[in-house]
Amino acid sequence: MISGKFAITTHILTLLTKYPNDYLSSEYIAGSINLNPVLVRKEIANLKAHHIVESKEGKNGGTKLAVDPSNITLKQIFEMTFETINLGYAKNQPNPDCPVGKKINQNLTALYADMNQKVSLQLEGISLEDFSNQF
Amino acid sequence: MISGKFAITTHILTLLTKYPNDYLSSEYIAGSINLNPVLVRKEIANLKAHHIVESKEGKNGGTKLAVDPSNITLKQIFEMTFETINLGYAKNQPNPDCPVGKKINQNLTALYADMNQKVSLQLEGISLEDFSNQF
DNA sequence: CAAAACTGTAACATTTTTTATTACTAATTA
DNA sequence: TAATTAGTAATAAAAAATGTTACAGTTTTG
Repeated sequence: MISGKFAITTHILTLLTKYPNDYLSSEYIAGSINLNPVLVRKEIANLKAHHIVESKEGKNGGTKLAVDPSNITLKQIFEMTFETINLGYAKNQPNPDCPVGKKINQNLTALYADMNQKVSLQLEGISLEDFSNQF
Repeated sequence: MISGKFAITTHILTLLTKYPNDYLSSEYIAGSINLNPVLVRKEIANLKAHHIVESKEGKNGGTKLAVDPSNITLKQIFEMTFETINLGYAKNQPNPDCPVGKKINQNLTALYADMNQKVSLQLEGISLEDFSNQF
């Protein structure tokens, strides 16, 4: 199962892009995503740590973009919310006395690194503005 | 969390490629992966359904390749063990009355489809033989 | 100043997915 | 006939993701 962090964060940022003049509350955003507001605030905390958004506490508070949406790419969102693209690993350490077991993870990692490079290139070409314009 | 199916299946197939003349038992394979033999047999059941391997029951039984490893690509393994590459979706259905909620999943799906195409192209270029030669 | 409406976070509960185990039937070999 | 193996179902355990509650702190507004 893949966590919804990237999707949720992208959803949040799309909303903020669509309403660039407002501080949107976590309650409001949660209503669009259909998600618990606490989880929205957690993703926003992550975005704040990366200086992508800024929040205002107190009544009429909320969150808004801190950067121009044409200057953020999906690659950046990807990197903030995802480890790396991969097709998984077996859970346990493979047998180091087997020639295959000894190198399987290393070889998978190399494969996945290539995958990431290709995907990163794709995501780098799409700004938050581009993505938001699809709505 | 991503399941280990692709990694496990690739591990199994690499072993079978390395020992093309033997029927390898699930017990032996499990020892290389460090995994319960029942789970190995489950992945083998999947491979059998795709006519990639054949098994022999009974004493001295086991599994061996049914096809030439130069004729299988990692893309095929990927398709047998993975849905699609994606960066996830929020768990609940988003709010259809919000312009963003209404289209977010559709737009993410389109993005992920592009990703899959790129990854598929990469995996298509690597045969099981190629992969096994790295060991 | 007090009430209301927010964010920020921690602690804990629930749900879902993945992995592991046990147990048993059937097949094959020696 | 005994030993070894695949096949498979049922169940358990572990891990991860999501959800909930609670409450402290901040800001606005009457």
